[in-house]
Amino acid sequence: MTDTARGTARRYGSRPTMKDVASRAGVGLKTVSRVVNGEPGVTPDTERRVQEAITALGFRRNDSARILRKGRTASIGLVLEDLADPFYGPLCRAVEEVARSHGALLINGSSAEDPAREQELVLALCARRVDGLVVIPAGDDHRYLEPEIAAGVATVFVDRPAGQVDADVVLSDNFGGAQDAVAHLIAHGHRRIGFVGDQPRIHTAMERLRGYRAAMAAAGLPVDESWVSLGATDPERVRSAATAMLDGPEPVTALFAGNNRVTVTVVRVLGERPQPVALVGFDDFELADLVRPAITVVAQDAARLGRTAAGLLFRRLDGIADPPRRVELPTRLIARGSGEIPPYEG
Amino acid sequence: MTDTARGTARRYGSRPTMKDVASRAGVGLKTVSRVVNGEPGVTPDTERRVQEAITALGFRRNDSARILRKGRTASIGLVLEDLADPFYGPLCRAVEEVARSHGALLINGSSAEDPAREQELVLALCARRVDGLVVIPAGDDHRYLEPEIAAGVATVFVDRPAGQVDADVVLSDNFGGAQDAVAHLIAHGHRRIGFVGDQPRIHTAMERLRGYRAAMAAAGLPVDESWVSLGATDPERVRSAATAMLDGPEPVTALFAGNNRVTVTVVRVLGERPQPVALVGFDDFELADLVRPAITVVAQDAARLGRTAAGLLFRRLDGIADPPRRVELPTRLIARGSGEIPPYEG
DNA sequence: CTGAAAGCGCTTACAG
DNA sequence: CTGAAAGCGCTTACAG
Repeated sequence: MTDTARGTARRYGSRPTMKDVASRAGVGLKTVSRVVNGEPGVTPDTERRVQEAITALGFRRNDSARILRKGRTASIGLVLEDLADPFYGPLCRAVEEVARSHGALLINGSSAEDPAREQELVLALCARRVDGLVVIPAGDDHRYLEPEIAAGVATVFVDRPAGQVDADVVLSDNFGGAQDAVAHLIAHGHRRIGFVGDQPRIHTAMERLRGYRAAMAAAGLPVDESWVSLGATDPERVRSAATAMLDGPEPVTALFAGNNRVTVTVVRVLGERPQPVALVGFDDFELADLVRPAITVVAQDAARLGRTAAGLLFRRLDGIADPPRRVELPTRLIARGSGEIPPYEG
Repeated sequence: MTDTARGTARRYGSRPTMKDVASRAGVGLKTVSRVVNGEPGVTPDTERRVQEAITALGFRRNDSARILRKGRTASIGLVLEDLADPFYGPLCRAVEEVARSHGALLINGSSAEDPAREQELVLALCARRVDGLVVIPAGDDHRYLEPEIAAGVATVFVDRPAGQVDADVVLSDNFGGAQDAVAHLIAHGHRRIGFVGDQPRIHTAMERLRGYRAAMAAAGLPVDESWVSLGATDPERVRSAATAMLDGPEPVTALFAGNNRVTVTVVRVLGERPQPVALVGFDDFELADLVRPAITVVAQDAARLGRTAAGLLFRRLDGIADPPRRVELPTRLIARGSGEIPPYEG
């Protein structure tokens, strides 16, 4: 004989509170709080009565209220470029796992590579009082975060450095990875190598370009500026950039693709051409080994980037306040075939 | 001459409140609230003084407190299987975009295909009082959600139906898609077709199996039970299952792969075999057109699944209370080569 | 145009 | 073992 409905019916959408549970169980508010939070000092009989009231009313503690009182929200924010980009999936999941192991929830959002949207998202997360932030920056000026960081919002930047603000940052060795990629092509006999990269305002794009130039210079090779193209990574742009390099007056015999999206389009372009062209891509991706030729890549460990960043974040949340760190993770060249194609001299 | 530090210094980690702003600006609390929320009825001069105090103190409204008072949290929860799975990236992003267009944030987490973890996550989100939930269920009994749904938490299930609970659900036409895939193989002359699917407790796996059997039956073809294998989708299991079908006493000449992860492993297995074997995979994936042979697939529209589910959710949040809906989205067979290989009769 | 009081649903600090 | 009071930082409902 339950009597859930007797006098305690509540309007749809409103939920029972500890006060409701207390009055139903005939105890004080604090006793309910003790039972809900498993604190000691409640007789078995009282506890049972409270539990019954909780079940009958369908009570669930309102963590928003709890958070307001306790200070820490046990949630962290993650702002990345695009949740749908396969590069960020493992990174996001890694951050989630670390958060979970610390009992925290993850709130995330995509900046869509738009600095204004990044700022809007970050500040919305700060207003929700997340304990900390992991940010893959779209913009290059993060001074808007200064009051938040000063107020104690732990912040770690990943994949790209922060702009104008001093904070922990976790990066891949973009320069070294690019150098390795281009040196690999040079070692296989190439002298005219093209670079198709992301937009110049993106830090990783510039670092990879720097690595490309360094490797060429180290081998004493000149770089014709028509071999370098930075810009949006949509298929149309990449296709025309690659085609121009392959068909230009000084045609390249090899291409270095600046990220996973560029690589995929370049693979399509090369598949349509009669002569073989060597290719190394930055970023590994599923099935790179199944395409023919299989794609040689410089792999970053996205999950490790996320894990490392989240680790630094919780270190800060544990109160460790040493100077901001800069962690650089190594990349790894994986030779699969496309990067070992010799120069084709028509 | 700012005087930020004069008497208003706060300990690290604590943030100024409206009360602090009010006393610094020499106005009442409610006036600060009016300025912060852009409400009318404040003289330009007062507003200016309040704005100055806000800037000097680095004030940012605490949305947790606001939420507690207002009721709605302007956040929705998304529980999926694995953020790192490329199938869920676009779905997640689509849900995010719809949430964003409604001014809501997204809190998400991975169930890792573990019903206990799914429940833990869902209830944690309910305790945070998300306005609504989009759930890709791992478990098959969601009665634990009944009190939450009764209390007004809008809930939409995606990709797989809810268990034991009446709620909106958005699915792909798994049965029809599987039927199309197998019928396609039959049309290309196959009579012995294998099916490698996901674990039998997963709804989509069973629906796709049902489609496989229906297509075989419709063509009057018998199904040898050694041609059907359901189980974990890790490479080892899939590899041995596929190999057994290909090397068995009644060897199959074509395979139907039950999802993207199975397909990828099957492609690897087939690449190592001397004789050609036809393949159709459920789920499209990047580069499916670049592998040789290119992979014929039954594609689902993951982004549309997410968009549709989030749309239904916000419809509920807008107060529309008609009976739960079941939406089934069509799949699309994309012939690329692997599914058009004729039977190889050794 | 402006602000003091009450309250959202909890926890903290105390007192019995 | 138990509970009444105060307070977290806002908004609501009212009064001037």
